[in-house]
Amino acid sequence: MRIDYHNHMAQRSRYTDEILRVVSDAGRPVSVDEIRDALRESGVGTATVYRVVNNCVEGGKLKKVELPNAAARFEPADLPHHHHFECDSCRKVYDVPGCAQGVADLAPEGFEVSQHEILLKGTCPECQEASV
Amino acid sequence: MRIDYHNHMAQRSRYTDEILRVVSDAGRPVSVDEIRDALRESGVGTATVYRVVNNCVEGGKLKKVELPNAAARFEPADLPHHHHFECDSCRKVYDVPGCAQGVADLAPEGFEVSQHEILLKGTCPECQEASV
DNA sequence: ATAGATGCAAAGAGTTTGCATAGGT
DNA sequence: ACCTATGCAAACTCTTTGCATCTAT
Repeated sequence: MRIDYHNHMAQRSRYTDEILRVVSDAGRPVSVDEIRDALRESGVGTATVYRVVNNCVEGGKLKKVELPNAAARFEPADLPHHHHFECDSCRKVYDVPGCAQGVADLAPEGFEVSQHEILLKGTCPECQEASV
Repeated sequence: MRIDYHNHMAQRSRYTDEILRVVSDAGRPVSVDEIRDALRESGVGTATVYRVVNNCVEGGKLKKVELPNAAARFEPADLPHHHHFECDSCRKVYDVPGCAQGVADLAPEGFEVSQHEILLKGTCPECQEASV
């Protein structure tokens, strides 16, 4: 009786715990590069970080935040529904709590909406400070 | 003065008019591949289509629609503010008229919002039909 | 002859994957 | 010994760019 037949690497990487901790501690969605940077002393390879985070997404521990023209970010899967802000200056992505009203209702008749994304862009507080 | 050897094309490509016509006629944002397909008889190269559409974006004739994990689409620049729907099945992108209320106000204190994007995902009418 | 537009191929960024090997049990 | 996670490099997609050539003055 094999329950996790296709879920090969599930929970088995030696890096999983530390990667989950990095993502959780970041307080904002982080990229594979940021994760790898945080773990640089371990010597972990990029491909492994990709494999681990993808595995965690499949396993319901992480959520992938996909953005136009930018590396995907990863965040804990258990956060309540929210959206994101991408800083045009430092490219960091921040959480935006809440949601706008009637978003899904925007779709014209006949379109079946299964999910929606709202992405705000502009300048984060730090980069506003830096430019003064 | 910055020297800008290549990719001038401040002038006009022999393909510009036809490309603008294809984008306009499509009625939805179209990708470079779709444009090239529509012009396949002309033998135009991919790089040239990219150069022409980028030029049109700079010239204010087209607007680039950037999506996560998908080729950019291009639409006429003079459309009123609207958003987009991406079909999970056929990957085509459709216009969604209007906007949700209070979108920019979602940002936490201190974040300066310059623009926002709303992307709906789901199944377009055609693909719903096809799956019945 | 000159300016610049075009096609092709290479490069680049982000991500996945094939393969040989390292490592844990 | 076995099984699989790992690192490296190759592959893949989308896009840009270097360069030689072609086109229209």
